[in-house]
Amino acid sequence: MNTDPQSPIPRYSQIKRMISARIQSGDWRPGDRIASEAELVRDIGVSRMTINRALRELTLEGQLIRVQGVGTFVAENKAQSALFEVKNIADEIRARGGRHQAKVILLRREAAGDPTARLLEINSGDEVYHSLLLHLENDIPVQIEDRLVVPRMAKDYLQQDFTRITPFVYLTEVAPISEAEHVIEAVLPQAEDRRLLKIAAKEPCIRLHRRTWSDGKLVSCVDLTYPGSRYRLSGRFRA
Amino acid sequence: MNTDPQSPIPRYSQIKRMISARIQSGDWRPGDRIASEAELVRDIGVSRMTINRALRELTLEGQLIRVQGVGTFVAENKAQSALFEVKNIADEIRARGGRHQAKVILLRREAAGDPTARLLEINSGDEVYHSLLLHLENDIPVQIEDRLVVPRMAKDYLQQDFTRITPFVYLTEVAPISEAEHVIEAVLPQAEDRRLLKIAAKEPCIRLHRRTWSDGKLVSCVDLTYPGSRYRLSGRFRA
DNA sequence: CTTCTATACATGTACAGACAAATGAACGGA
DNA sequence: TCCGTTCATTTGTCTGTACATGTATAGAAG
Repeated sequence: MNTDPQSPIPRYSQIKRMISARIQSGDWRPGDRIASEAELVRDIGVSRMTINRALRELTLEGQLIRVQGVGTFVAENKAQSALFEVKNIADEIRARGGRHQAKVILLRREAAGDPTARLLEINSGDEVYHSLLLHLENDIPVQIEDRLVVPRMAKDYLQQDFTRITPFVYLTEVAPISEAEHVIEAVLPQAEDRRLLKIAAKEPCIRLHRRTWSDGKLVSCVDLTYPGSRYRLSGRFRA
Repeated sequence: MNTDPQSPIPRYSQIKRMISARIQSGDWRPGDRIASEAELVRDIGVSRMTINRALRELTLEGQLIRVQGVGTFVAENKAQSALFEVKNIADEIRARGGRHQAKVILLRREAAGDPTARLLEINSGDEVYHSLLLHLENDIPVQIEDRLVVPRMAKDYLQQDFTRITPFVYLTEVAPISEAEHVIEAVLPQAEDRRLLKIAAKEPCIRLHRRTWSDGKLVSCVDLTYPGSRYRLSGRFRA
């Protein structure tokens, strides 16, 4: 275990990363019990308070579950479907027994215009990846996914087959989400969106604008447009 | 400072609440510098690690900003409507410098119909309290609040003056929120809602349904309708 | 076989002390 | 004046210890 006291990175942070890496890699699986604080103290050679802080923060971040008197366990992967968590529409549809299908309308590289550059926190003119997908549930359109991706965070984005793996799933694999920003608004869709979603001119839509970060770096910016008559966003949480 | 060692509530948590309360009440304003760790240690009489944990967690929660070598400051208010926390619209408006006003359109007891009873998890025919308010920001309508309340959770609901205290504030006082459920949809408002919000027929609105629980018991069910052109819901969180 | 109890173990919190790192202000010299 | 040094202050981290609290289990008691 590399927890060099001279390193500028605090030890508790190094321990967090080491545990997080084991979980991300699949080395430690959801439900597994990990070593106790006392064992980690012995193995790593730091004080228990340092171990405790690392484990406590990982618990706050949802990666671990701790039970007093029992031990520390790898948390189950969040079974999404909550508004307040970043979710994958394919899983949601399957969860309610539907058949998910995605059509790739557009998938290409572009040069960032000025507003796009500001949004993605890059320089104007830099290359960005752009995808436009239509998601269907039992052949009925339910979501337009219009996404911009920062190339350096997902180099092989354009080579993916998004009829098989959703952009969300691919991106979380190559750049796990550490932070997200959401904005929701109600809009009347433009002609192109109306055509894709097969809805009437006056039907209001929900537009969810989401930006996601991985390890402090912006990864992707996406607009999700839902037909108001066929879709709701919902979520439940504890205060 | 009441940090009785016998209390079941941890001291660091009590300290968090005390600081948080000072901020919420406006006693300490955004940008203010608060007492240093050393001063708090002296005033409260706990160890510095305990103070440090309280301040560190409040910083993670976004209430404080800490600068090494300088001090600890009250964070600026987020100038947006927080989607992922249950908040009070009056505070939101005041936080961005606006003037809040509420008009009570309706306030009465009713007998629960069948759908209402299911929603509130009570028996059909049971009494419910019903309020309908219009919230204005600088005299411009920004939200219709249509609320049902379970009487046994807030007995004096009908006696409140909701031009002075919002239903949200009153309810959180008598029944603190332990859990909340949200559903968001886009709708075209009915004539009555259009009249209240002073909007055109084709303007889409965001409707937020929220049910709140206190200590496992359902307290209230509310529909919040926002004019799409004037309002967005937004939020940011860490994964 | 069931139930209670003692025990070991794991996490949760709290403390006192120590050093590191960043900042800002006071001070002194060119 | 301008620049670098020194110093006090403040937060950031780490250690070692102590006790509290929750859980599971083995063994005793019934």
